[in-house]
Amino acid sequence: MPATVALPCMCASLRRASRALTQLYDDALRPLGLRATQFTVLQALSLAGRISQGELGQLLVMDSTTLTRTLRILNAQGWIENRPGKDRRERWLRLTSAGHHQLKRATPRWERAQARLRSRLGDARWHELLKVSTEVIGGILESAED
Amino acid sequence: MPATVALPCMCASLRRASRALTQLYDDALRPLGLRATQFTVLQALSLAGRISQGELGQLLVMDSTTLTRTLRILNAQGWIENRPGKDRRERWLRLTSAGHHQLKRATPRWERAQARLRSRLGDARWHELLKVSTEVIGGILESAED
DNA sequence: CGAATTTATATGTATATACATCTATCAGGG
DNA sequence: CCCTGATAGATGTATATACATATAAATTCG
Repeated sequence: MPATVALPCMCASLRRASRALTQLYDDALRPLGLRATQFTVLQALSLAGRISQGELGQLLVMDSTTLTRTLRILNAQGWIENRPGKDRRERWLRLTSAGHHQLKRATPRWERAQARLRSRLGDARWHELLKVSTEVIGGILESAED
Repeated sequence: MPATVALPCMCASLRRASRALTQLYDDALRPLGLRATQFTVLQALSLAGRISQGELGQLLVMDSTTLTRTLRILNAQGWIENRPGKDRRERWLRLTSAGHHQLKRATPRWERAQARLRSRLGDARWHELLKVSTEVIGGILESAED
């Protein structure tokens, strides 16, 4: 196994890490026909409850129009409900019971992937990475304000 | 600006961070018609010199067949040379002088993005994130061996 | 040496992702 | 109430990404 070489570019380094992570989680979820991204949306909806598409996009720092495509897939599987709100431009989302069920089925595999990675990294780096990967976003959104 | 909420899933958290980072770097490079990923390949080739497609894939933890598409774009711009090696299954890559020039043109913008982010994060977290985002990959490649 | 296997990349396909543009709807000012 | 401008998503398009499969070339083994 070749030692991973450091990259000078933070963007390149994070993108590379997220490709590697996605491999790990996709492998874990593949038997359920679920991609990491799709799992993330199900999990986010489970945590957030009813939420509009735009708010979900903000939560995930994902263009709301990107969500349109992923939500269509989840909707086709019957895992989410997607209906206009009082403001009829908005789409309000929530998990269906089939969606809850699918999330529940996937959770043990997700937990095993998390646990495996965490034990390889050690608790200190695990928490460090979780924290910094959240904090870095603040640094970017601030920049974008100017 | 909404405070960024923590996500329980490491994969989701890193993917989200890398979307945010990619925004920042794409914005910086947009005036040159260069995407962050494309810049990364140019920079990697500049650092690595002559390298095969497969080795570049390992370096970037990217499926070598994914590189086929990105390399085609860079090749169409005349930024890279791409020719079979002695082993004629392999493709050997290197920057052309136009590629070096494009990288040079892009570098100040990339440096400004790096500097802006680094000053927002602070040196400690900056180095932490660079280090951990490299180390995490080892943790994953080890897992994959089993 | 020649058949079987392995390897490097190309191609087809599906999803992930963002941006430009379009449409429908809403909010505000006359 | 209507016009104007702003906003939420939908759609078109281009790139990013991986996997399955195909192809060609190298390697191995009898």
